[in-house]
Amino acid sequence: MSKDKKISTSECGNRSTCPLTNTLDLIGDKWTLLVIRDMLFIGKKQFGDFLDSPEGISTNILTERLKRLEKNGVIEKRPYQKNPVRYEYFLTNTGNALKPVLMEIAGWGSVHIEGTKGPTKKELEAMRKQYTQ
Amino acid sequence: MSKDKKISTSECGNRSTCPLTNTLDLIGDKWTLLVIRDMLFIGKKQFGDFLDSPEGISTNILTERLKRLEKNGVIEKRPYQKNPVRYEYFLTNTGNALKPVLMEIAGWGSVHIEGTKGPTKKELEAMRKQYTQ
DNA sequence: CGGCATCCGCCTCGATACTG
DNA sequence: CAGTATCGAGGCGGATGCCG
Repeated sequence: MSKDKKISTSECGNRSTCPLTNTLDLIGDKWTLLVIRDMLFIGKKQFGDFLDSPEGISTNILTERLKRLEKNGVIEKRPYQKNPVRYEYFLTNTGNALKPVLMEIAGWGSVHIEGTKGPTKKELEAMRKQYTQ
Repeated sequence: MSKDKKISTSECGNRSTCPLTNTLDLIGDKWTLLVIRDMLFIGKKQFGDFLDSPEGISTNILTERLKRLEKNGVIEKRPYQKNPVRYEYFLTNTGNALKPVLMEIAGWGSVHIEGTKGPTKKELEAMRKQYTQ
């Protein structure tokens, strides 16, 4: 097992090159993913919508995640009222491109992790109705 | 010891468990993913192979991740020598089913995260040769 | 209510030493 | 080389309070 010079790009995995670790550094933690999931599949938009999720994200975490996602071009915000200014958050094209990614992940989990079960389409639809106009 | 994992609080929507968060609770952290990536795309099998990764996983972390993956049916181990017993680790069908998942994630990262670049096919092939017989 | 800042406990990881 | 044990440091996240 020649342990001498390996391939120069063996650095896949450090933060700058490997697409896998890069992606998961960005969206791979629990809270970020919940936010994106709720935007993508349920249609949530406002700060309070995310806070209301049964998982109970706290405000500072939510704030920080929204900022990170915005900074990385996954979401954008747009004011929907002034005085005081309030923002709606929505996915950019980049963010929407995550849909097949999430579905692939969820699909694997549904099949291979026991006890895992997403909401039915009917439940999804009902949830979505609460947030989309 | 067996200090339980944080798999506890991932409730999705209703009381049913969310396949997204479940999956990422299992494989979503940095080190677990690197192990799976190396098995899946490079063909690494042995403890030392993973240790040699340029990211520098430490032995206790590696041990813990391998155990968790085995416990969850993603990998299995098989002794390849006795006295002392040494194990090879390999993906189960469940584990192999992660391939499209990882590729989807990596695909998104390649396109949407700047500066992200995986190894070329040629480099991948070269890496693989070191570990597969 | 929407959003931010601070404090602090706990968990995770990394380093290291040790066994077979 | 394969794997275990221990311990300290740092970061994440929960609680809370403040401000517009």
